[in-house]
Amino acid sequence: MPSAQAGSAAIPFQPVSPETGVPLYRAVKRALMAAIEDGRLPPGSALPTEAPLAAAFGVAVGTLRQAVGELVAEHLLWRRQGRGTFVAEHSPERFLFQFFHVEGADGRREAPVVETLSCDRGRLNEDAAEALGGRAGDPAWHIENRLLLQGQAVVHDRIQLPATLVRGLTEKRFRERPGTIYRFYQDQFGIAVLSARERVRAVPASLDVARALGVARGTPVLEVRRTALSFGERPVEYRVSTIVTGAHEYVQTLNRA
Amino acid sequence: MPSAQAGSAAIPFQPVSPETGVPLYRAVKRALMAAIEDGRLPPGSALPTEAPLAAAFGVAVGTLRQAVGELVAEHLLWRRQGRGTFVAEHSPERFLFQFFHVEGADGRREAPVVETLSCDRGRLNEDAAEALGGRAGDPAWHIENRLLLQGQAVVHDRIQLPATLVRGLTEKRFRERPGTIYRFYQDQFGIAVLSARERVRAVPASLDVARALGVARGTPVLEVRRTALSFGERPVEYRVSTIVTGAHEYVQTLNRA
DNA sequence: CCCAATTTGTTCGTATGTATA
DNA sequence: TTATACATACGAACAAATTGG
Repeated sequence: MPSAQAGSAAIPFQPVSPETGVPLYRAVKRALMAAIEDGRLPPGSALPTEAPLAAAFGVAVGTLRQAVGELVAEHLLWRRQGRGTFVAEHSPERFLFQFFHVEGADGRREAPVVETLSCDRGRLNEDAAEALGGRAGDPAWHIENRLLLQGQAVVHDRIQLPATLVRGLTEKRFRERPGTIYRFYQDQFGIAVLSARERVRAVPASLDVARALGVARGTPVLEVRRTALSFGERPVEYRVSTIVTGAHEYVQTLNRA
Repeated sequence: MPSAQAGSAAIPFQPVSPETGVPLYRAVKRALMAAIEDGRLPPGSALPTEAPLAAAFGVAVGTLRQAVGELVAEHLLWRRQGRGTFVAEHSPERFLFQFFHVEGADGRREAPVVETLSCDRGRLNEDAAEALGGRAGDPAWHIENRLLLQGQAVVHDRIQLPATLVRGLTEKRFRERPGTIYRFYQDQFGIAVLSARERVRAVPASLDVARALGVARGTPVLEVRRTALSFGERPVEYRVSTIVTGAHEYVQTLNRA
């Protein structure tokens, strides 16, 4: 069930003005993105239906559909025939398919169980500062997680999060969040993680990681450094994931439909 | 010349017949894919322009555009305003952006220099057989390459290729190919590599790999096992790449526009 | 269970804009 | 400059999926 709709009362959009060099549907797209970003269209909410929305923008339905189509392709929106068009929200399924690329060596995919090992205030280190466009030493939260698959510790995460983005965060609130971490960012701080960049290396397991994952120090492990991005490619989280690739692997598909 | 009609060999397509449950544009898309696959539309060739092509299929231009749009998104076709629509071919640029995910730790991307270390007849091993849907022991070519970036050996590739797919291959022809390996498959054997699946692990460098890449045996390295796919997800090549991730890294973008 | 209203999906046809050769 | 080809935009009609009565 979609959230409450105000009926035909008020559609919070103004007609887009034709500009030279900018297709109309791009202007419509930007208006929709702005509405999502500033909270007028919160995650999970339904968009007005096509005809009234197109009318509000002062464009044809086909033009609106082109704008919506691009936002669907970018996972900001999703739509179903007969139901409507909705603002995407972070769910365990989305996390699994878009952001969690670890699966069993036999190809089995499952949602990991996340154990929070620590959650403290600290400061950005150099790598995180560079990735996040801040300065080393800026106030930040440090979160350490262990991810279990089929009951086995497979991934060790070290997250760094600029403190300015998550005012009001407490360890208790983090530990007691009901859903995924990205869902928590979304619901509590209005941070929409839309995409991410990852860089993968092979390294010997450090002592910390070895202990957390139950492998011998020096064992070759994957180190995945992820920068999570929000609107306009703005970096919002830096994360170093260490993965034991014995029974599990990091998977990737190049060029799916 | 009066209006072209029956007998005009210009456009090799028949009208698509409407079927229940299958959108017209999907039927058009399948017809285009079939033409690419069977060589009626070879790589690099131009499609007929939209209006005549739509007429040949017996659909509206918008319907044709929807079919073409999906094929563009899947990199089977590309199009430019003012020029036309073309069948994609394998180029160094395509290899770099779609299939080669190694770049400098500083973010610099460059095309690797490929050295062929060996190219022999052999037999599929178990991993390759499973990936390729064949049987261990099936006749196959084994190719071993070393890839250099900025003059440094960074990647070691071991390729297995079912012999039945590349009849007429010789070591000399392979070594003297002018372009990328996938371009060679395309031009010489009509094999279109469209996508790939990769599984990444961290392993200690074997003696062979250590020698080829100039690192100490046991050094943690990335092992990327790739299955290259053609039409209908048909596997055509199995490749194990070993990457030294000191000055270089394996990069990935999750969910770009 | 079926029906009817709602909503997106598909298809048509046309006109005009913009990039390319 | 001209002709060509794809890109954008419009509006209309019907199909298919979903929901709720």
